Amino acid sequence: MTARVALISSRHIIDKFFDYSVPEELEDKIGPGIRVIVPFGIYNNPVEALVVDLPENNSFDILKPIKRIVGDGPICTQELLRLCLWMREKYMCTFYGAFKLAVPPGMKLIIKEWISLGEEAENAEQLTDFQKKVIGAIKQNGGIIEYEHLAEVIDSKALRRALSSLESKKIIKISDKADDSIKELTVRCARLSVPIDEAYMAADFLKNSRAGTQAAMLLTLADIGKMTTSELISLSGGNYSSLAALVDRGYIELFSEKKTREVYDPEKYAAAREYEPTAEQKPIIEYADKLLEDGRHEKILIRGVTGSGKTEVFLQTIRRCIELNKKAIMLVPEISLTPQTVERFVSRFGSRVAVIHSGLSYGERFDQWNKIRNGEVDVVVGARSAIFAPIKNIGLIILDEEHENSYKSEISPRYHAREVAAFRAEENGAPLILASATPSVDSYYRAFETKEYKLFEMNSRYNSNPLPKVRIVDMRSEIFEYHNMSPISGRLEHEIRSNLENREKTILFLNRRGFNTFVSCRECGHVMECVNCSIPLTYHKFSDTLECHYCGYKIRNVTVCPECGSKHVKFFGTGTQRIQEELSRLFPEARILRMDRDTTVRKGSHERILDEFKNGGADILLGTQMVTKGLDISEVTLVGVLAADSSLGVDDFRANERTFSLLTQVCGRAGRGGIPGRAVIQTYQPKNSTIGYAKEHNYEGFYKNEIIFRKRLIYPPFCDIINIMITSADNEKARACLSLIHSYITANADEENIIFLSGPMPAPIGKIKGSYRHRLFLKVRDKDKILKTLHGINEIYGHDSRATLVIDVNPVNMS
DNA sequence: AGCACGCCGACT
DNA sequence: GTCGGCGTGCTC
Repeated sequence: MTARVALISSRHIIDKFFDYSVPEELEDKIGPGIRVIVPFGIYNNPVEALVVDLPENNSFDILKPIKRIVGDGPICTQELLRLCLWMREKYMCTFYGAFKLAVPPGMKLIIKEWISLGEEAENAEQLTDFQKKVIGAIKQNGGIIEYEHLAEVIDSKALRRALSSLESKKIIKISDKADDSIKELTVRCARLSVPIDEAYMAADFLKNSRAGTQAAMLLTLADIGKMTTSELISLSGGNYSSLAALVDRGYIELFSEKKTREVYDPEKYAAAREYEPTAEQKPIIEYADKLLEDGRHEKILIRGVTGSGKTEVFLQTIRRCIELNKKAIMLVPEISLTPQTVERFVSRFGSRVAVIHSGLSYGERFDQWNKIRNGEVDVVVGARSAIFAPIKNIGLIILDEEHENSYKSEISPRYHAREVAAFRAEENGAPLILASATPSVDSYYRAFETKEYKLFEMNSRYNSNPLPKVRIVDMRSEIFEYHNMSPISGRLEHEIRSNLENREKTILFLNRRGFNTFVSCRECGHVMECVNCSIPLTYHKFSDTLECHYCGYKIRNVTVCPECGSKHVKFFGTGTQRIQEELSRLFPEARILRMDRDTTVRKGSHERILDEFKNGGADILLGTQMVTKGLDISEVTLVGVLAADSSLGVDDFRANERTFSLLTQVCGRAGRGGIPGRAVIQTYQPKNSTIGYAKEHNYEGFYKNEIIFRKRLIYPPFCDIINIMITSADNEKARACLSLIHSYITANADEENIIFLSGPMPAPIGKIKGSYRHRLFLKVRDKDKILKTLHGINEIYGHDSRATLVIDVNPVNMS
């Protein structure tokens, strides 16, 4: 019997499969997804591996046998294995890179090798001095030593060879032991070891013999039965020595119990009932229901305006899915995965909900993953990586806010959760529901035009609240006609003031992208840039420093231009801090909260700020993108967009899409509680059509305009874009390498498929952390038809330690 | 990723 | 003649 394995150790990233023979005693336990230890390389070092297949005939003459199996049962389903192989093909990543996403981070074996003296140790003859030295070191340690320890004593590259030789002569023995680096958490618990009435009697006796603390602890335990030692001590006011005394006297006993590191407390959330679906919700639920019953894969796109009740559709569809004994994955963007979101699922489905997000510790992730793997979970709610949840029978996958860029991974494997979701849904015969108030142009095209997706629209808001009335303010005339240099226009100031008078709340949104405060010289135009990364440094008022947000480079603020010596060095742009100062000046009586990356670094601070805004009587919430998501606060009646242009001017074909979505979302925050909402959008381009459509809440108008532009200039969905980047400390090498890749493409790729191929050029951010970045830009008709060429490039140029190759299929940003 | 092998230039 | 630099190729 032969097993084909992939090495899954970070020390052996070899993207190949190796065949091993299966010892007879392991034959009935082995199978795909089983973790094993295999002897690898000329010294047969023990290495962690994963069985991917049991091939009929092996590709190699003589096979080494598998050493042993790790754990009980597979750590990975066949379906997830197929997914990893598919990703390897599709995203040019290694199998290991894909596999790592399917298991909790940090889940790896710590393999220790123990070297001891063997049966021939005394008959050793003809040993080299080095071998004698090694044996001496083992003897000095008492006849047995752990490999890492030995390697510290004998610091030589020849150690492995010497050990291997000594082992073959039976002078030494090498055994290994593997342990998971993350373990199940256990807690120490106490319980009575005598009958309960005996315990009460014992307590009386202890009290009379001046052991009052022990008596109290024993009574507490007798009342409750079983609890953790720390609970017992805090509840009874006891201590560890009294606990030990009770154990000694034989009244109680201690034991360990497995404990799941919970990430939410189901007790905290009251159970919630379903709503009667509205006329718009009902047909969607019924349609999805039919698919669920048939176990049929189909893709659904729901375009539902903010507040139209998409979540209720999700919840009821998931409920049906569970009733059919299947499980569901619910994806939301990381930024939307707030306690309120978790609450909506936990209050419906109780503790059979797993939550996965980036804030979890390794241990928490491990436990959530185990809970899912053991089938103790019906619904997985999580951000991007939750699409890899080890669920056995997926009945339904939902992607909320499907247009969000955060579904695309910006590190290898550069997968898109929407594509992975489609793969898994198809494999499992499960419907895939995509939903958004502002679907990506790509998805809407597939629903509206090609009918690949079934389209549903939800246009009415809860309680029939009208969408907010949006006003556009021309910031040029603010400056030139009204001589108002403030980042807050007269109109917005007036609206905020009236909100303050009516005791209504205001949200102000500042799109930070390209809107940091950078420092430049008014005389010569020189911009202060990072020396490692070619991007402008950001001014930090608090420390009076200039800092790079990519590498952390930091210098004192300058007063004299380093280029021309002029003293007219000033900072441009407007950060949230600067706006906050301006607001305090305009409205000294207002209570202002700021929410951006600086104020939300600490765990839980995001929730604290929102809670304070909702319940603490603050008037204005000022923030970056975070304020556009998931806030459902009825007292908010005014939304101000301080600079709508900042996301428009970006050099990216998706700039319009992004701007429209951002404006729509933030404006949707206004007026959810009966009082009609207002929104003010400040811009330097009041005639811009995207801003115009956002003002009218006209998605279809925006889409129809945008799709014409995409078609004319050939952009997705009318093509696939491939970004090939080389980064290297050697500028010339990076460029030269790309020239070779360029010729390789022209020589190998199907000419018909290529729409456009650029020459090598510097990336928009030409240098990061001292590495030069150059790229090729490629437009193709069908990405699958160029995969072979891309794999070829990866094969030839992907293994250079001094030049890193990145191939990104349909990137979401080009920097 | 390691590690060995092998081919060249600098030395006891 | 040998030591060691790195470039290349293999690991079942």
